[in-house]
Amino acid sequence: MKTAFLDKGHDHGDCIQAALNAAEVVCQKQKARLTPIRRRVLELVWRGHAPVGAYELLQILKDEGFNPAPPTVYRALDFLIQHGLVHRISSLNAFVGCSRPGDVHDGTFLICRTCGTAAEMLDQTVLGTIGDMALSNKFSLSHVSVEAVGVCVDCRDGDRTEV
Amino acid sequence: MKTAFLDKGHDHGDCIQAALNAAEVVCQKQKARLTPIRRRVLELVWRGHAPVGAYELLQILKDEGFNPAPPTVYRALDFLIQHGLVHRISSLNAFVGCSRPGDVHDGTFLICRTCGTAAEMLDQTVLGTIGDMALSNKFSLSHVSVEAVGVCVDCRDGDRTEV
DNA sequence: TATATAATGTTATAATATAACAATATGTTA
DNA sequence: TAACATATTGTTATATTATAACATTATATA
Ligand SMILES: [Zn+2]
Ligand SMILES: [Zn+2]
Ligand SMILES: [Zn+2]
Ligand SMILES: [Zn+2]
Repeated sequence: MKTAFLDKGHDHGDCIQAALNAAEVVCQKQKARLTPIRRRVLELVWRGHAPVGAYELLQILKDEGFNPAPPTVYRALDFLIQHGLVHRISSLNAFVGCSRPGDVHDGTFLICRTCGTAAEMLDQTVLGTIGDMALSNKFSLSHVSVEAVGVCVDCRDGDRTEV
Repeated sequence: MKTAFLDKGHDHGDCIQAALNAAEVVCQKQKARLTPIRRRVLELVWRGHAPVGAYELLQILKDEGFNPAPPTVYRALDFLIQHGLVHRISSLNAFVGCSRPGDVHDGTFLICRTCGTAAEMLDQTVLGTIGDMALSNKFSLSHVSVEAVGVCVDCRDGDRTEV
C-alpha cells in the first residue's frame, strides 16, 4: 500500500490543487455545481491534513469578507461529503479532505494526537475485515467509520512540524 | 465468535444484572467507588442495547427526583468509560454499556439504524488488522473506534421489535 | 478530630448543529 | 424572452451536546 502519511516536506500546494481539480471533475460527472462557497470551503478544508471544525471554517470565511452563518458552512460540507470530497471525523467533530475523491467510500483514518494529521488508510483490508464481521452477523452494512488515534512517526521522533 | 447481536427474546434483566455485578467487581479491584449516581447511570445506560444520549439520561434522572445538572451525568459517564464499563459512540453522541467489562478495550460496533441496537464485536480480527495498518505506517496506536452502521438481521426481516 | 482527597452541587457558558422561512440565482420550457 | 420550477444561499432563531469554574458535601486517612 501507499503510505498513509505524506512526508512533512511534501508540496502541499499540490495537494490543494489536486483536490480542487478532482472536485471539478467529480462535479462535472455528477452534474453537481461546485459553487464559489463550496469550492472555497473545500479549499479551506485542505489547508492542511488535520481535520478542521465547522466554526473554524466559518471564522476564516468571515475574516475574508464573506459573512456566512453556520448553515452556509454546514451545507457546503454536506455537499462535499455527499460527493465524496470530504470526510467527517466524528470523534473530533471535524472535517478533512478525502484522499481518493471521485470514488465514494468510507473513511478509515490514523489520527495523530500531536500534529493533528488524519491520514486516510486507502488499503481495503480493514473494511474487508469489517465486511466479514458484518456478514457473519447477518448485518447489512451501509457505512463504516474507523478512527484510530495515536502518534505518527514524525511526532514520535520528536519532529513536531505541523502538516 | 459469539454473535454480536443478542436474540430479541433474551432476558434483558440478566444483561442489566450482569453489568451491575461486573461493575461492582471492577470497582472493587480498582479501588474505585461505584457511587449511587454512577451506579444508576450505568443501570440507565443498560436500559437497552441502543446507545443513549447524555441529556436523555439527565431527563430520566430528573423524572426520578434526582435533580442533576449536565456535569453530574457527564462525570458519571466519564467514570464509567474510564473503568471500561461504558463505550462512547461518537457518531451518535451517545453511550452504550460495554459487553466485556473489566477488560478495558476499544469499542468496535455494528449499529442498526432501524432498532438502534449497537452490538459490540468482541472478535479481535478488526483491531488486529488496524494494528497491522498502524505498524506498517510506523504509527503508535493509542485507541481505535470502529462504528459500522447498517441494518441488523431482525430488522431486515421486518421484525422491528426494539431491543 | 483534624486534614486531605474525592465526589457532587450549582451556575454559567462554550461548542456544535439544525429548523424554518425568505431571497436570489440558475436551469428549463413555453 | 417570459414564465416557471428547482437549487442555492441568506437570515434569524434555536436545538443539542459538552465543559469551565467554583462552592459544598462526603469519604478516607492520620
Ligand atoms: Zn499535503
Ligand atoms: Zn476518502
Ligand atoms: Zn440485553
Ligand atoms: Zn466493550
